[in-house]
Amino acid sequence: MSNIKEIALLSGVSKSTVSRVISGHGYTSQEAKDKVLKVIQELQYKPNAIARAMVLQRTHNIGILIYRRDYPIVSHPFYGKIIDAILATAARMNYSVFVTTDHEMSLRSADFMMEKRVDGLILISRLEQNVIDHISKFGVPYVMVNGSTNVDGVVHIVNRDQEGGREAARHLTGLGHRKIFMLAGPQDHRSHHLRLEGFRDYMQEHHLDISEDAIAYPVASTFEAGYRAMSEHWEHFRQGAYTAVFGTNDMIGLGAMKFLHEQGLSVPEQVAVMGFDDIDISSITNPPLTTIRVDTQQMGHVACVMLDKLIRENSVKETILELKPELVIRHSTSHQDT
Amino acid sequence: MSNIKEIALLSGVSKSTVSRVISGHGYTSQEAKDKVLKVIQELQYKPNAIARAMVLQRTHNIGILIYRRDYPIVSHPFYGKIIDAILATAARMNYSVFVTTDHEMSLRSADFMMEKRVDGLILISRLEQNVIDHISKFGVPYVMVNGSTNVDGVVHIVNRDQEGGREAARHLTGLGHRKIFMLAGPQDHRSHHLRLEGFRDYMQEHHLDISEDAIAYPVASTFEAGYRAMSEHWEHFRQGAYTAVFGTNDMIGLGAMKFLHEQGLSVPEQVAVMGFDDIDISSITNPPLTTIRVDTQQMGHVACVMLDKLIRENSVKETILELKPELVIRHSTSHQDT
DNA sequence: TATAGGTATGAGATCGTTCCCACATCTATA
DNA sequence: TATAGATGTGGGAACGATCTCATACCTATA
Repeated sequence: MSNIKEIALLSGVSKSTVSRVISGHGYTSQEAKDKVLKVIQELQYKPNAIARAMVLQRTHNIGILIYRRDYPIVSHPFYGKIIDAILATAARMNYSVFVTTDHEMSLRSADFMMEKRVDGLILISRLEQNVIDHISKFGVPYVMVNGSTNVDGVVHIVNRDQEGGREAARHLTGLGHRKIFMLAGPQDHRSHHLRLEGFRDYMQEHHLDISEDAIAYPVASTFEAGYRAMSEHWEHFRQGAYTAVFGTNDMIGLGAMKFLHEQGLSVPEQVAVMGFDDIDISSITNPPLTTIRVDTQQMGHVACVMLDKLIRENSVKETILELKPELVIRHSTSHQDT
Repeated sequence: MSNIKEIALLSGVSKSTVSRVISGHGYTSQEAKDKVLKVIQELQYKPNAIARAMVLQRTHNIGILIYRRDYPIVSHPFYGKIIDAILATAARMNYSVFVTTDHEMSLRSADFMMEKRVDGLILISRLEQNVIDHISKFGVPYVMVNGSTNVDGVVHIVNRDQEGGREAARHLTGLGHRKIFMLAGPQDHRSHHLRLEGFRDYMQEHHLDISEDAIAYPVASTFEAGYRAMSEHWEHFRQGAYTAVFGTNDMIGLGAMKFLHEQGLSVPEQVAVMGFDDIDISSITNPPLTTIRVDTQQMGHVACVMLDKLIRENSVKETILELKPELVIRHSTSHQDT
């Protein structure tokens, strides 16, 4: 593959001039420009980003770091969307993106990103605190999406999960439901915790108490866990005891819905079901799932914009960015057609 | 961030010695090793992969290139799985992966990858021929997953789609179905084309003719397209005219199933429905979808292994690698429980 | 005792850019 | 006519590794 020296030779100028033509900095005569550009075109010359990174101390590469035990991450119905949004915005900003999903060895892949000298990192979902501490030590700019940490000054992009929880409660109670069963995903995960909290707060404020019996805690935020938790609490749930189920994410809700179906209960006629996230599947299930939409598109986009700001200006005005959730009413809570 | 020169200074040896300690090449005294390693530990030194790439002419980075108009790619239920598998294997082989999904400008992102001097590329799904030609010109090793090209000698990883199509026909006819309606996705896409072909071949060999009336061609390989194609051919389909539907992928099949449901037909009692791919959703729909599983895990894995071979040995024995599809029987074609 | 080969080390070229600096030429103004 | 500033160009030092080469010492063998 050709280099700047070769271009210089063939166009009869110095490599300094070639560099100036390419970058557009400094003075160059039209004549020189023409010659150089012509040779570049002929040789299909592609500037070596490695060499450029070397001297500029800037790679124009960023890394996405995620860690999930329970699910391959890229194809994850929720996190995959965020990644997609990041890739789209990053491309538009001329960043290339390393995607690192790491099932056992987050520290190692963080180190890897450091060796590759990424300009910045986007940390998605909850990462163990020691990973975050580790990364902080190197001084690389980073932003967190849908995660949590006790390091302060860190840029966070999150959904207003508490508000979403309240919204869900408002919707269900608005339909007349009084006895609502809750499937609250892993409580060490910020989102699930806040969604439950918001939901309960709303209920309490309206004097609609939820007993501890009415809450099950699936071990994971998956379809299977939702299904299982529903089945394990089936006796508390008995037909008629509750008229609605709220899952702190869609997968859990869908798992529950599946179990209810198998028990011969019709959704929404006998039991209404609601989820949270609005993943793609939720609009095509039978019945389609009412849910609270999280703006994953915006999450990824804002994460990129913020990271870029951090990289270039080394500081940022707002440190916590909260996105507005949106109620999406579908057939699983309503008798009308969607 | 510290460099090899600093390490050398602090441990009282030359940078040559430090380099030898790190790489393990050449002779070094135990004493020197100890000193250097200690300093490296103290400073949390991370070798600069950029500088290393510079001299070695090898980045240990690879790129994934995909192009899809109709769907964000990473969160795609089928392609996302392949990407996940690639990331897992690549990490194990110490490659970092650039993921480039490109909706409008494949040529530009291919150029980008060339500038970043990736060691190799994995091209997923169909890419336009001019993109492939463009990439070939640069002489970077690349492999194709689930795509097609007329350049020969290119390493291809594909599913035996024709065989899968036959398998589907065998399954449905084995259940006694004689009148089968087909939803055949975009025929310019290799997989959809071959799946249809395999299915028809089997039918013909068994003297079960399929008239052109029995085939609809959804405009895309999506849920919506499947739903629409089914609805548009509803009059040909009339209740009783067909006892089964075969979609050339799961999304199309699920879209069709949704429409059938809405028309009041029960699956599988009145109409059996079958798809192809075995995406995650298919196991949790109501009813779960019978399908032909494509080994996406293996696809991604093999793609990495092959690319690595190409990178290191610049040649490879087999150029076409075909994976075996597997029939997955679920409730949508059977009266028994799954 | 001379010499071959193993062990250990450092100097310095190299990879392909960017960018600073020196220098040359041209034009406008005092 | 002298000089300041704009325009244009090339030389060469970075950036941070790797790797070849020269050199030196030590040990074993003829």
